Amino acid sequence: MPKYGRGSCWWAGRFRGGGYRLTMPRQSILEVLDNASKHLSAEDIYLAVHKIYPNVGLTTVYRTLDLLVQMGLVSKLDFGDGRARYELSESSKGVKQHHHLVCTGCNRVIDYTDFIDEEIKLLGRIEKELSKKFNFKITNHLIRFYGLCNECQNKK
Amino acid sequence: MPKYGRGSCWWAGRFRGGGYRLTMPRQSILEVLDNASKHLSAEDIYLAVHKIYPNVGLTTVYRTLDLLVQMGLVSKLDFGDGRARYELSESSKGVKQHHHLVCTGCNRVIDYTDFIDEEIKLLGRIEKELSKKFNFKITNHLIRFYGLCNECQNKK
DNA sequence: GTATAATTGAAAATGGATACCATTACCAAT
DNA sequence: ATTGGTAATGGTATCCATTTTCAATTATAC
Ligand SMILES: [Mn+2]
Ligand SMILES: [Mn+2]
Ligand SMILES: [Zn+2]
Ligand SMILES: [Zn+2]
Repeated sequence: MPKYGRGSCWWAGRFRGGGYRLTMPRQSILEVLDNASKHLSAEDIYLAVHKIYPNVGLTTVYRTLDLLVQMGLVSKLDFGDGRARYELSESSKGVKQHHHLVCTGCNRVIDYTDFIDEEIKLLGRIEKELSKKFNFKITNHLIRFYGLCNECQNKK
Repeated sequence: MPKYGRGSCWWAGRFRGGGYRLTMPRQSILEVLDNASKHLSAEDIYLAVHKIYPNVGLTTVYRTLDLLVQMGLVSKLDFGDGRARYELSESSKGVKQHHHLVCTGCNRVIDYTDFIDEEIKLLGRIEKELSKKFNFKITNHLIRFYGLCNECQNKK
């Protein structure tokens, strides 16, 4: 009998389609990400998975995250606090596209969706122009704001 | 007599004004940055300084870079290749403001100045709105493109 | 000069991420 | 059911950029 039951989630097809196995560690890592409201680090995910499946290793978490990023299901983010963070990519969930506001005081991260359309539109124009000018095949872009959140302004 | 002559460069005043000493390691690190055409890592800078002053340590390079960033003379950049990179900040030199195009194949980085005005204009509007909405004091922003450079497209 | 605090550099420590490798799980074909 | 090939796993060791520590040196104020 198979040790890992294959769930019937929206991502199951992506796995079989890609020739990957939807194992229990992978399944549970995706579930953690699916339920997350914050931007989780690999260790965050490891700890969460570990509560339910104590025999899942940190290495597997890293490897699975790499795979998920490569599959396009997950976005890897670096907010500058020394550890990578992960979230389900926008195309994955019906999640609205968003960008980030990062507090340099406490590392809090706020998702925002305002102006996204305008941002995307400008980025698209720039992309086209730069691709031509530098013969550069642009695959990705990044807009982000840094500053101090409400609480960190009043601190000190 | 002072061991370190204090240069009469444009940055000398910034040091005395801030209550910092313009020592030889600091002076030479700034000179390396001033002459750099690329985005240098701490080790790059260490090696360059080391050729002329072999007794300057890597620790001091890191510490000085932190100081320079804090003083606003230098920008610290993270292009995702596992090491921080540094450049004189735009306000420091008469350097035109620019953003970056990063090749995920070879880590080459291209400065571009196209559309900067439009970018800044949009960013300004967004900043104002987000500051209000989230009561977030925005101090900094980031626009960047990732992709494959000319050579990396033709490779493989 | 002497006092005082800032600055330095070598070595050790840190910590996130990765490499390694023996073991296990899965699956298709006997 | 058994087998053999391949994918996946998990613990450990390792990597490597950056920080910390601390004693020694240096710059500035007195
Ligand atoms: Mn987000
Ligand atoms: Mn640049
Ligand atoms: Zn904050
Ligand atoms: Zn390239």
